[in-house]
Amino acid sequence: MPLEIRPSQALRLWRQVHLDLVRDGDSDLSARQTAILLTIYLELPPHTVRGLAAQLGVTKPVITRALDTMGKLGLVTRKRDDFDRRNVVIQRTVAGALAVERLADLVVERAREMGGS
Amino acid sequence: MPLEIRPSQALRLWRQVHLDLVRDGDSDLSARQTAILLTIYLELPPHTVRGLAAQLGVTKPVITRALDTMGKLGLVTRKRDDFDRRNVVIQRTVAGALAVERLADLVVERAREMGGS
DNA sequence: CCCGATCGTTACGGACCCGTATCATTATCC
DNA sequence: GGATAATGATACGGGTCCGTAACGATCGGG
Repeated sequence: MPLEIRPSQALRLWRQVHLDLVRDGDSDLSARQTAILLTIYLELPPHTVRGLAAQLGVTKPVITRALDTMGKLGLVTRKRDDFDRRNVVIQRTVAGALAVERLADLVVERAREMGGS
Repeated sequence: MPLEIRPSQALRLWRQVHLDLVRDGDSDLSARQTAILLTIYLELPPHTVRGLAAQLGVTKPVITRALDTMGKLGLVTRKRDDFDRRNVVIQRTVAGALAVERLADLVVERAREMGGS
């Protein structure tokens, strides 16, 4: 049972959620940061810099910088892997889980308001 | 008939579309720019810098800079209002309409792939 | 006319991000 | 043990964006 949505609905939903995000201002995440954050919170751990870079098709410094920024915001944490100390394991945080949950509720709520057309 | 979508579906859709946008790379628009672009293409003209700034809850220079960037990408055009030459009317372009249409198709397609959960 | 109000733009200092290249640390394999 | 590979972080030069403040252009009322 696929999720049926019309192009005009998709656009209005996309616009409304982005408007909310901009107006709230708290989540100043770029498209890349959003993709990284949701990957961390939706895909099965463990997550590494290299793995995320491969999934997104970007270079490793992009991931490192994004983790710096999101770490400052308290959305993720880094921890060295004790079994292979070259690796860094990205971990979820309570604040990050809350932010993701709020985004989900925002999309669901705005979708509910999308009328017929 | 509202659009029914579950939180987990919303998150997976949000992640997948952002992944596509990042991987394609062509549309390097921030959340603000996306909101501006969709407002121009979904809401009734005419659009002015002041009006967009009010709708998004941001300052005017933000709109001016976003229009500069999107203008360079060919997504919008500016034209002085002949009746009140202080105003600038933001106009749509073929390239912009195509980009918006492609975003809509992307969301629709990814939504269709969102299975049950 | 001229003065105030309104419009969009620009200037400035600071912050962030990018891609490439390089680095320090750690593991692996002979 | 020493050479090699792999991982994540950092340096650098260039670009974009931000918020505040100021600016030139234009309208409108007295």
